[in-house]
Amino acid sequence: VPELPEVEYAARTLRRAALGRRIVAAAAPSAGRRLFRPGTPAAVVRALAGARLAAVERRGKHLLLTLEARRGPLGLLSHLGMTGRWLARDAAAPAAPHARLTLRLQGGRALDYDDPRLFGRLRLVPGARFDAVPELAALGPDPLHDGVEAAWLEAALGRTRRPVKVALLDQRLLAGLGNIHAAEACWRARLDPRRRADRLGPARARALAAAIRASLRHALAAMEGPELVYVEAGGPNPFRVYAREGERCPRCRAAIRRTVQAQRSTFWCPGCQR
DNA sequence: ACCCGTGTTCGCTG
DNA sequence: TCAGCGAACACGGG
Repeated sequence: VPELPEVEYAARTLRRAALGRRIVAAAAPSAGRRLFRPGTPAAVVRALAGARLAAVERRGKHLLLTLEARRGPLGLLSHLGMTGRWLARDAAAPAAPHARLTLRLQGGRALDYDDPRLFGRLRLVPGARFDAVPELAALGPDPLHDGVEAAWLEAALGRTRRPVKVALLDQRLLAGLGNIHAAEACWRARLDPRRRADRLGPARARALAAAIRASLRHALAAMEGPELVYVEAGGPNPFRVYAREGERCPRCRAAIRRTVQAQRSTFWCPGCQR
């Protein structure tokens, strides 16, 4: 579920359902083996009960929740991994099938953190001191909050010899792109994803910076307005090249190809991406 | 059964 | 020293 747009969606879900509300009860439904992974303290459950959600922030693919607990401010850092989702429901409705954490809210609503594959993470941050969390400090700029400037991007990519699409997945470089939007951005920039990151040149860097913004903005646009529209895996494919191997490129009609880079599928058009 | 997967971390290698 | 690579994590869907 998780690239920048989906995490932004989760942030909005959390704000709409729970901002300013108190958590009446917290539980980790442990049906069968659906438990927290090692390293994730069940203490999360205890710490959250009674706290009030004061702020929800997104940095790259991380969600930063600030709570007012009895003992003062408390942070909850949430990363959705591959299949994590925050879902809001009526407290009386059944919990999500793979709910790892359920928060019952003041006012009759509830939140589920649902994650079948358990690649996601939940961590308490004492005092909500997010500045002291190393993995957050290591993140590159967030394309949505901080923008992506062409000259900066060219310089940043110039520090690695990896293929440009692989470099775009590096969260230390830029925080928020994942396998879909890295590929989509390359397509929008007419850029061969296999091109070495340090061999872009200013024109391609400029095109790529604009393409990153466009790709994310396009995905985010679906979430504007009163209805949050969620891009479901299994639903219609809203992307230009992602998961479209063999289909025709919407720009030049050549057949889209799939190649593997860094153990991930890359979809691209050999006709118009150079 | 087999393959694939919107992510990250860890350990090895050259 | 360190960039880069591949395995591993765990489960569901086609």
